[in-house]
Amino acid sequence: MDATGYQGGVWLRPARGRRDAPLTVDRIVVAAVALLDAEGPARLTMRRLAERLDVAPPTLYWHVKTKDDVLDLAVDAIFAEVRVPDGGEWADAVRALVLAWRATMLRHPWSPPLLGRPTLGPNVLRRTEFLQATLAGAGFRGVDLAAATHGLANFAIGSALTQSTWRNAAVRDAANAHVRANADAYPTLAANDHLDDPDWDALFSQGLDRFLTGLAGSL
Amino acid sequence: MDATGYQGGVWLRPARGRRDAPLTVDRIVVAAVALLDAEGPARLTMRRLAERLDVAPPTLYWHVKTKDDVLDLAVDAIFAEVRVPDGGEWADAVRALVLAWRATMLRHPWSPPLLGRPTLGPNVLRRTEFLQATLAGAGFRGVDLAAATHGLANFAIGSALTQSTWRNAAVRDAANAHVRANADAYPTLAANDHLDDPDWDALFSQGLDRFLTGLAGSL
DNA sequence: CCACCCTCTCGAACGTTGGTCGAGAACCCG
DNA sequence: CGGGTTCTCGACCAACGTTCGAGAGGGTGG
Repeated sequence: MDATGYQGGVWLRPARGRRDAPLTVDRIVVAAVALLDAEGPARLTMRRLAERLDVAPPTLYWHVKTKDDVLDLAVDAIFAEVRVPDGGEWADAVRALVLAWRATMLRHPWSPPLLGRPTLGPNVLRRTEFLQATLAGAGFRGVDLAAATHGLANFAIGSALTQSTWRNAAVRDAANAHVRANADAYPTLAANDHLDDPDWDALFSQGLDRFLTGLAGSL
Repeated sequence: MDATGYQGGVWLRPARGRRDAPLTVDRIVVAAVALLDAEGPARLTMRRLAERLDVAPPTLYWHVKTKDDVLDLAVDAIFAEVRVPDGGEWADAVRALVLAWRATMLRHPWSPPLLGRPTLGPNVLRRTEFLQATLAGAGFRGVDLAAATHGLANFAIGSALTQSTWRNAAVRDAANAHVRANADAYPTLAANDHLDDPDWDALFSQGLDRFLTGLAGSL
């Protein structure tokens, strides 16, 4: 007998064991990305993920070692969206890659903070390889090559990280109200509407151009 | 009677109520920063924090609303370390501020990922105000001003975020081994020792100079 | 056709976490 | 000395990541 209520007996209990569509790591990662996109990182729990896959929570642990593994896989998965340019002038190729890279992060705003963990997935590495190879083809060597590669990546990551925060209108409004209320302490920020819904894409594009110009000049 | 063991009775039980050194938000934040520095963000729990302050866990919640509040306060607290330059050429002042900003983040490697949440503390705002005011004084206006301010901040944040990951020797060695093992897929990365303990400070400094040069040229 | 093994799934449970509630101790003021 | 405010804590809660061992299902060799 069951003290917690009638469960339906053998007749209504769902079948155990194998399913028609077997669970795979890929299906887990796809579901995780969907969940992160829809509800944000705080709501991604192994239980909710299992629920979404119509599976009991412990089942996930046969395919995946820890929750962190799921996060790492999810981060790499989204970078498959970044189109790798082919051919063209080196500056144009770099520009296109960095813009696409940033756009993908903004499409999945939970991703930038996760770049604080090592990212060694095939999608990330392939695009990093392309970036460095393109710069090397343009003539960069040694420290200059490393500085250019890291600089471009860091610029995009930093931009995506801050923008994904301030893009939220409620957050932005509260911030602007606070700055304006303390206009005596922050006169320049208040006068220039520092955060007042700027055209983030244009700002990034402009900054990227400056960076690329600086790089080209140092060749 | 107590089934879990003798607790000491009234005689040995520690005194309740007020303490000599009363708990304050400041003391909580200082302890949180110390804990984060010493053991990393994963080990920062309200219980450990309370233990470090010699206080019962629920007590913290009278001074602070949530754990996220503690994190936000901790982030702002460390930026008090960033010295605000006074006087001098605008480019030198900006350079000094951005370098100090990045150095502080690297001294507290748990901080860059937390910048994914709104940062509106007085220390952060004051330094952002200084940066923007200095650039405005140099002649930047409108979109150019916004692009310069955000670009510099984003560059520093991105650099700190990625570097705080790859600075760990074990992580870096594993990453390099993996890249070299797949040298056919990542020939350029493998050939250039992409992550092989470069001089991160020099790389950042060089990138910052390029950026500042580009900015100066656009005035 | 059966016995076996490997692959995959899950019920039950553990220890820990962030957070709430209400009782009460200590202090301040009248 | 009495009453209200400020501060502290014991007991407790739901939810989390994760483990363990029991099994169900299909494939293979005898």
